[in-house]
Parts: sequence; structure tokens; C-alpha cells
Amino acid sequence: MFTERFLRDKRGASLEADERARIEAAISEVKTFGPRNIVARAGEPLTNSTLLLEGIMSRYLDDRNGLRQLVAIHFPGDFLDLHAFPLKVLDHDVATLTTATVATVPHAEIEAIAEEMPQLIRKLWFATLLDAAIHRAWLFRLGRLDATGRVAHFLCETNARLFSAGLSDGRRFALALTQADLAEICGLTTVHVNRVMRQLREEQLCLFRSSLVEILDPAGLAKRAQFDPAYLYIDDDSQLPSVQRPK
Amino acid sequence: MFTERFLRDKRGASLEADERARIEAAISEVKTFGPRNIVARAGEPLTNSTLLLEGIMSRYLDDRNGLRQLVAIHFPGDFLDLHAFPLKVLDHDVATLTTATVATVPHAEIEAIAEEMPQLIRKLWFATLLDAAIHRAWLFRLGRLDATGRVAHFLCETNARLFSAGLSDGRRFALALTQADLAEICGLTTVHVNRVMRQLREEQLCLFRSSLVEILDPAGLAKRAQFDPAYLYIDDDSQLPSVQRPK
DNA sequence: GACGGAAACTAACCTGCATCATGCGTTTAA
DNA sequence: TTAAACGCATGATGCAGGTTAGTTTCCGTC
Repeated sequence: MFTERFLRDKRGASLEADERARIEAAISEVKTFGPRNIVARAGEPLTNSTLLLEGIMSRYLDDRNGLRQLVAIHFPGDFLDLHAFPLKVLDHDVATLTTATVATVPHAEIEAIAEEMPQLIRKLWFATLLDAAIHRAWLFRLGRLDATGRVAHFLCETNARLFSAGLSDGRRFALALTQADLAEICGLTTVHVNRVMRQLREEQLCLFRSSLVEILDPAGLAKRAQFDPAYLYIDDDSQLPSVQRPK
Repeated sequence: MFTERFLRDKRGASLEADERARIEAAISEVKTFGPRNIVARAGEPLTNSTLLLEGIMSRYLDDRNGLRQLVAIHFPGDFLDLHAFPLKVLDHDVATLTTATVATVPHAEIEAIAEEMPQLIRKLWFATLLDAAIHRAWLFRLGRLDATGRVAHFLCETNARLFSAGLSDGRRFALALTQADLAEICGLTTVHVNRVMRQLREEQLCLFRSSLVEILDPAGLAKRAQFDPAYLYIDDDSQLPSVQRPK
């Protein structure tokens, strides 16, 4: 039940039935947070990790002037802070964006899994590295794309991630984020995100209103974003639009 | 010998003598690459990982127009592509920047280590997550700092990393990078990096000429960069300048 | 010690995005 | 039922950093 989306359709790392059962047995608690709640703060020692079941959560760094940069966004099926298991202490804050339901997994249980099922620990390691691969794509986005490309890239990525979690049909998906959230993801101002959204609308690439994203021209959007989903390590990404890959 | 810098002084993850010996025993080959050599390409299956012994290497993504964004830079003591062990295939290219000497560790050996020394595997996992923490700091840098802040942040980070590797005295260090390299790290143009370097010089914060960085005002530079080395998980970072931490 | 190439440096111009300001519709809460 | 707060939208203005087009300095090498 709780783990059906975790590592779903991930190349070489999808969970077997017994592995899913083991993780579910490790869950100590399921709880729900309200929107915009801080769940963990940088520097705090953590003794649990958190599997997101429902809602959207974020990881971020704030600058001195209160400007915020999201470093990751998480959807159902993501293990939010699995990296806290080896690291012990996080270097960033974790918060909900929407109302969110999470399952708590004590680190002691992960420790036990390490003894019992070493191949499962390997998959947990994989999951943390998938997050790192997404970090790298975000670096590319911030470093080398213009405002429109950044937003387009984020929307392509989100579509692909939600598709592999079974939460997008490949073109349309619910996304309860504000334009201010997009700004904090893309390193832009809210004002400019608004202009970019209008442009994407006018170019008939993508619509985003009342928490629903509709990709009108998947190939066009992917091209604008220079998006190639390879970094998401999805088992069969042939249905997802991307720029033509160099072989 | 080969592993003396790997995970050196890392909080809770430094290597014990037997662990170092085990990794050294796992090395199959030591070789040297010329400068600006591509070592691995995105999408290629890898069966080895690489410990950098000498020189500087990079990981990067190229955009459609040939503009390059570095997503990581590596110094002696870094395990460059340890994440290729769980991931099998990389999502980015790896290349040398300077002449570089590396030790090759076959994945089969890491597999063996996983059986023999599970606590050492945990430390390897930690090492890959440290890279991810650095990715996050780079995201903050690109998303929320202006050009001068970005370069200053990179120089503070590099000073801290080299300090913990024993390659900086905390103020001065050799850094054989060009201004074009800095541009590809900071998401800027070469021209603008040059302007920024002049500004840092004029403000008496930092000098960088003939491959030598000299930080004149560590506290001032850290402030300009909003730099706090906590994300580097260095055992004792009290000697490193940083902005005052919120306790 | 002349040549060639790479890196550092500079100036003039231009533009993409930030900044500041305002209005409007819709939700929240008092 | 009213006002306060929030999210979306849009216009005017300014500037940080990109772009283009050089010149200068530093090297290694013939």
C-alpha cells in the first residue's frame, strides 16, 4: 500500500514484493501535516526518514534576505530524506508545500534492513543517487537555461516524474503549486514566472491554471527546455517527449 | 598512500586504517590523463569507479549550443564517480581539467567490500551524499547569488574543501583553473567572470592570478558569498570563515 | 628573439529579468 | 458581509550581466 510508488519503474531498482513488505513493516507511524509546515531544519540530528505518501514537499535553502531556493521537490512515492540516514544531519530545511501525508521509518529499522537485505539497501542508495541526478539537472537548468526554458524544463521533469509514479497521463497532471513556488524552484521572481507562463500559453506549449498542468505540445516544450528524461532512470521512458538524444 | 585524502576529516565518516587498506587493495590500476580529456560519457555503462589522486576533474552537462554547465568539480581525494556503482550508467560526462592521476576501482571489488565490510560501504554511501550536498550548495549559488557572490562562494567552498584535504592553508591555495572554467561553474560568461575577479581584487577580498588563489579577507569573502561550510561535513570547520550561523 | 596560441583583460552596446507599483478576483477569517 | 490576505496579472523603469569585438600579456617553441 504505502510503498507502491517508491522506486516504481526505476531502471534496475524497482522493489520486489518482499522488499516492499519489509519497508512497510519498518514504518513506525503515518501522519499528516498541514500546508507550509516545516518538518525538519538544517543541522538538526534526525533519527527517522520519511516516505511521502500524499501531497507535495520541498527541500530548500534560504538566503540572508529571506529569498528561498528550492533544491528539491517531492511527490508521492519519494523518500524525502533518506540521505539523513548516512548523513545523520541535514544541510537544508524540509517543509510541506501542500497538506501532506507521510510514513515515518526509524533509522534503526533501516539499520536492520541493512543486515537482513543488503540488496535492498543498495536500492535505497540508488534512490538517494537519483535525487542527486535530479540536483544535477536542476544545476543545468539554473546555469544554462533562460527563464522560459527553466520553467519548461521543470514542467517536463515533473510530468515525467509523475508519469512514472502513475500520477500523470503524460500530458495532464494536477500540480498544487503557486507561481511563487515555481519562482523559488527556477531562481526567478514571481512576476517573471507570470510572464513566462503567459508566453508558454501564447506559444501553445503549455497551460497551467487552477492547479492543473496541461502540456499542449510535449515535443515543443521539451525542445524549449532541452529536456531529456534519461537522468530520471525511468524504466521505459520512450513515451516521454525529449529532445533527440545524441545516439 | 592512495587513500590518505579520501573522506579525510569528514564528520563520522573518516576511514580507519583497515578500511583504507581494503580500498587500496581494491585498486586495479593507476593511470594519468592529459588535461581536458573526456574520461566517461553520459549513458555509457561503467564497471569501474575512479579515485582522483592528483589534478582537477569535472563533471558537466552541455547544452544544445555547446554551452557547458559544470555540475561538480573534483580535487585529490575525491571518488569521482562512485555513484556509478549503484547507478550503473551516468547522466553526465566526466573529464579532466588539468593533467590528472587516478586510481581505478572495479565495481566487482566494491561488491566484495560490501560483503566484507558493510560499515565501509556506509562510508562510501556517505561520500556520494556529500557530493549531493555540494550539488545543493551549487543550486543555491546559481539560483540566489549574483555574479560576484557566485564566484566568491565557489572560492570559499574550494578553499574549505582543499583545506580539509590538506591542500590549502586556509587562505592560499593552488588552483589551475581558467576564468572560462569559473564561468562554466558559476553559470556566467568568461567576460563577466573577469569583471568579477577585478571587483574582488579592488575590494581587497581575494586575488587569483597564475593559478594561485589568495583570500585576503576571509570573513569579507564569506559574507559576500553567504558561505557557511556546514554542508561540507568537515570534522572541525571552526577555522574556516563563514557567515554567522543561526546557532 | 620572433612567432603563435591561449588566457587575461577591456570597452561599447544591448537585453532579459528584477524591481516597483497597481488592480482585480477569490478565498479566509473575524 | 466586510476586510484582509493571497494569488494572478500587467505596466514602467533600471540595471546586471550578456554579446561583440577587440587589445594585451604571458608562454612555450622553433
